[in-house]
Amino acid sequence: MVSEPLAKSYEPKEFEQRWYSFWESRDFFKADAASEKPVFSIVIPPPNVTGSLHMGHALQHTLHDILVRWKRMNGFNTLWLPGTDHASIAVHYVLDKQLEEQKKSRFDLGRDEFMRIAWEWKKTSGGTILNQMRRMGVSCDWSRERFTMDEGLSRAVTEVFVRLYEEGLIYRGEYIVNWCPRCKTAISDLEVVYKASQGHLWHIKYPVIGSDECLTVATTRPETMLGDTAVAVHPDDERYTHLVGKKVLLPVMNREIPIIADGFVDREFGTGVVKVTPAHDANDYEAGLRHGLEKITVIDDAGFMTEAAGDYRGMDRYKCRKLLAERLEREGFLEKLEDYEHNVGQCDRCSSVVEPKSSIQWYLKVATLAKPAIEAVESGRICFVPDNFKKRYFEWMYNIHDWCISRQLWWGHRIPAWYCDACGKIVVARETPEKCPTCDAALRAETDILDTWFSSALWPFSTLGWPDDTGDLRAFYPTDTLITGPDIIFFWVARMIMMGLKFAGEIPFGQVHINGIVRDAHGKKMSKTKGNIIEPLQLIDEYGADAVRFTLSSMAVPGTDIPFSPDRMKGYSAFANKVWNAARFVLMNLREEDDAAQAAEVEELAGAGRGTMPLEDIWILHRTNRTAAEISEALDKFRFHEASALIYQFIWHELCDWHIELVKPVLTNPEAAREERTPRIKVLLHVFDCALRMLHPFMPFITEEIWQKLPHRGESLMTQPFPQFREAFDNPAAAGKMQDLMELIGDIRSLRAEMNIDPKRRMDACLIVRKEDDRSLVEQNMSRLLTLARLNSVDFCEVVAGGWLSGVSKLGSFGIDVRGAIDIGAERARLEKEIEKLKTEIDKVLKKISSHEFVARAPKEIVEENRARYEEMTGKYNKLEINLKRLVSAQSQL
RNA sequence: GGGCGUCUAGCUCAGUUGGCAGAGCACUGCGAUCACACCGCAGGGGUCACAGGUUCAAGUCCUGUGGCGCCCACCA
Repeated sequence: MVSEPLAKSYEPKEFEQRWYSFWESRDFFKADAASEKPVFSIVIPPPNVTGSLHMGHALQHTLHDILVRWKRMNGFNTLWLPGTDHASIAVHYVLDKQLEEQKKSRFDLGRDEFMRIAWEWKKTSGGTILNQMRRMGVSCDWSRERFTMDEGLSRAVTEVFVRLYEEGLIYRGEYIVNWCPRCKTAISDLEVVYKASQGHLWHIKYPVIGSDECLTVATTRPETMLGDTAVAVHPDDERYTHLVGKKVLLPVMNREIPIIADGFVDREFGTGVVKVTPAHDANDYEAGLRHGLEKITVIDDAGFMTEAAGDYRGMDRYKCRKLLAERLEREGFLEKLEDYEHNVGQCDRCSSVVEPKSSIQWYLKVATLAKPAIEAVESGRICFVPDNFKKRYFEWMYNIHDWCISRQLWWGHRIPAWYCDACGKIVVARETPEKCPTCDAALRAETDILDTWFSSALWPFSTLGWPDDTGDLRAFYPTDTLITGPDIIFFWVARMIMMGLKFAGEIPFGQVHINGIVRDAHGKKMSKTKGNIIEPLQLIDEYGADAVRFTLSSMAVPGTDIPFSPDRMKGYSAFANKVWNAARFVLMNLREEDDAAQAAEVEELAGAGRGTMPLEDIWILHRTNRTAAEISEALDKFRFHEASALIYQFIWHELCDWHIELVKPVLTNPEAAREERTPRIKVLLHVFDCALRMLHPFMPFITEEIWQKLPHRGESLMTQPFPQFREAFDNPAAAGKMQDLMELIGDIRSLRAEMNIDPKRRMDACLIVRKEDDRSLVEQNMSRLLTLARLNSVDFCEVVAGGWLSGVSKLGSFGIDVRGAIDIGAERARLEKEIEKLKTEIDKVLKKISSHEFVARAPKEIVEENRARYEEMTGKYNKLEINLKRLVSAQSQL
């Protein structure tokens, strides 16, 4: 059969979308819970519904898809489950901004109206990122798409919450939380990012009552002094022991507050005296509990001063700081003001400065859950790639703190708790209770929702139907591999392990592959302010998804960041073009009689017909076979960059540069006899088919487009088996001979190029072979040698004729007849340079092998290897010397 | 303050048990008859951050120094 030829130029836009629809419509991405095949399952790290595709996603989706497609081709029942995360705080942030434009806040709308808008918004723009993923070619099972606020997943959230509460692992209490005054919610420790910032240290004098002494405290947040209810010193600090128990007069507020002694004070820092503000500092809060101090909240939920702040009520916290500091100075309470660099906590989402604030929140005692999660990694049931990320995991897990899980937001899972205002009972239940179980009074529902990461923690099993015992859960849990970024090891990975072990009874995944962060070409983090953001969709428009995928995968060294360079991008786009054109060559040279059956016959051919098969065919079959094994090995270890380099190197520099060039004379010759041509095209078709299969996980679109034009059986390349290593194709001896031949061709080409011989000029050559075997090797492959080295003839001889250019290759010395037109000076310089280079190499090896210690202590193979190398190099050296001598004598005869 | 990582060609980076220093891009020379100029052939380019040590042998292992990056904690 003869297919439609491929378009003259590679235009990925012409076919990428078409093949995606084809695969999707044929259900090729769909997993089968009832299948007998071995299972490979992955759940996607669900992107935020608010999101649009960025380079980080592009990287992760590429790596996921490579693994999934590869496993699918290896006969696995493969599930890649897609979906999105409701991302409560992120959605709030986006909607808040929209409301701000209308000069409104969510509180103006009310909860119900806000939720209506949020759902509406999710419906219209929540699918954006999923469609962008499709453009990348991801082979997700869309029939199993999930959203964290789906009915089923919400049920899982409630179930988990209720069980944890019943076990006493979830509790409600008043503590200091990180409060974001812009988002107007508590956030967890993880959501606070500390930034070094240049601030001040105010030293403020608090007069001791009944004494003319003053205690000086140092603070970075003077406005909180309005809420001070004590000052503290260390119990053993002799400077102050006489004052403990006395009182100071709090400046401005003119409130008498006690001087207490507490071990939490660091004597070395500042004056050794600390102001204590239990409502606005975690340490002070604890001290307050120990000493029975009052909590006075002076900053409200929005970051404004409260009634309790006296003259400063209603004022923004920073304005208050400024005015208060001025007043302290004016009134003589400010001892000094220092510049001071310290870390300021900011809200992860909106970068507002976080305010530590006392409030009642829901907490999860994570330490209990952490134990088995630590054990799972320690025992190796879960491994990290690269391995050292588990250190980071352990460090966090060993020092884990209770997790504040409640948020004062609306978009998310509402905490399933109800309060009885009559008797104080708290009811936590799966279904809405009608009335208070103890006093029959009406109940008031909790308004707080859960931290988004609470539902994300359940993702690997909630998406498969838990808490029901579903076929999907049985078939696909635990999942195999998690691929994600280093930034969410604590947020997500650690919590999934804890929840998976606790509720699904098993680890959620076996391996955690941590990928790097995609940066700009110079290793700088991409950011809007720097203006160095690269949009993956733009790249796809320009270069096609395949080239983008290949670029990312070729740079994906486990655990290291990726400096994304447009140059590399162009390079891999050129690779796609190369593949395209190689395919065009194959297709152009097909004949009617070439059909799908032929490719399949190659295996017999390789086994039985090896004797008659041309060397380059044996070689390329050997190399194809080895490459397949090496790619599999690399992918097995998540070495995507290595796998990419292998297929790239194979296709470009072995298949295209050598094999196709070697078979070209036969295939392009219309006169070629059928019996000569047919075996060659069989091998080429087979090898090309293998190459497409090996490349498919990396570049799914172009490989499918090409494969469909080649003679084939089956519906789609993506459902074909990945090439496996076959003993029958392995032939290192023959491959070695081919390498020698290639080296000879290379050496002749080098010599010609160096001596500026017109590439078009065909010349006569001679060869002094090392041994008889080599002679027959060259004889049998004479036509290839003549073509690729651009020669007329090669004679076997004893010496290179005078006036010929001479060189040395592994197979022996050779000469090229330049008809006396040799530039003796240039040739002499060349030889001398080569000899010089070789000599330093020889000296190095000689030194090694003549060392007694080396011979005595190094392994035999290494010693032998070096001796052999020495032999080879000295052989070559001697030949070059002879050539040089002859040249010199020829020169002197002139 | 504690911990982790990194330093290799002009640039960006590979280099997995120690055993001949690599890739891509960039650069130089040559090459326009049909697979591909998004190409081919050939070539130049290295004190593997620095200083010690272990070893027959170190880019690779150990110790220290320095630059850069990240994580955790956070004392006002």
